[in-house]
Amino acid sequence: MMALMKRTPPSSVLLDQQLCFALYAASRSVTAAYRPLLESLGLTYPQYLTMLVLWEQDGLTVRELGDRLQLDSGTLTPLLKRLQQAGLVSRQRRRSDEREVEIRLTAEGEALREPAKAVPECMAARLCLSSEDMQRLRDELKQLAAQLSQPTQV
Amino acid sequence: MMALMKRTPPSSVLLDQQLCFALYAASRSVTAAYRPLLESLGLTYPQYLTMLVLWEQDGLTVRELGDRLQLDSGTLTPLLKRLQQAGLVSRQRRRSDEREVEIRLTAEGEALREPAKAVPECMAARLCLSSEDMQRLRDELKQLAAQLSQPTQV
DNA sequence: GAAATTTCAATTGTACACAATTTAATTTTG
DNA sequence: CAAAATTAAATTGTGTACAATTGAAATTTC
Repeated sequence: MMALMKRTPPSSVLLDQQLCFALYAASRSVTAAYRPLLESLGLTYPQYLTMLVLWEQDGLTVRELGDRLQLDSGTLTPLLKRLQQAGLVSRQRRRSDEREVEIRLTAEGEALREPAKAVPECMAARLCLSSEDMQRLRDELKQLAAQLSQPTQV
Repeated sequence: MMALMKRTPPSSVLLDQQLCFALYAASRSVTAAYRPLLESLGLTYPQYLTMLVLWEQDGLTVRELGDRLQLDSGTLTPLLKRLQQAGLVSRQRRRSDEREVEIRLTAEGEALREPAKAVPECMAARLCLSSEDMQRLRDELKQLAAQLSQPTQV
């Protein structure tokens, strides 16, 4: 009798209880919220993040960009080719080390910086979070990622 | 003179200051941390989330699964075909409504539930977060996603 | 109750992610 | 300094995501 009764699964295995799912869903939600804003700039979300890095520091190599964004060349190479196609960046082998490819903003890529400033402002307004709450949440997420990049204990 | 000086960009545009990037990076970090655990089960991360839903409630339609996971048929149909290929689920049109496709766990899919229980336990240990902190972070992320799904004010 | 609308899943096409391999260039070592 | 090892980017292949369209089935509406 008991063996046939349907029991509620332990809360540790319920989707809604999972931090991992909340994180996965929230991340896609945020990306989706950026999409209409970025569409007017002609950028996808990972392309926008890449441009953020370049607006901060131009002339990085693919590897340096990958370090900042935590993405490898398998992701970045095609993404950067599309940004080049769109006329926003140039890709050029370094003469000092021919293995490296330097990514530089074009005038057009540089010009996109101004209209892009509206994006974080618009998103901040939509999130309805105080600046402090946003910082705290951001730091908790950074801490979480840092924890996972630690080599496994035991 | 001043016009040529390189200034530090306003903090609102620095990658490291962005909540959106922290969320994007943390989400990929967590997925990466799950990968080796799920590999032994023969599942990818989205496949694992799908199985979590089915272990909780079997016999859902593609749409119902999509509601729970916030994924559309464009993502789920190929994912479910792979789970079927792996022998973990069956896909069958409902006689009551031929538009709907019912997803059911096979015996093999059901059997995976037990070894899968170790996964959240193992991850919880790696995160080094108290149960309370995990719940709080999870709820903040849910709140954030909910906020973004609101229609834009103003 | 037939036409218009809606719903559901599948399909098509684009763009990430990421593991694994390849190729070329540089650095290290014996 | 030549062979071995390392490094950087690109390539290949698999698996999501998601917009847009398609096709079939069910529902609504006139």
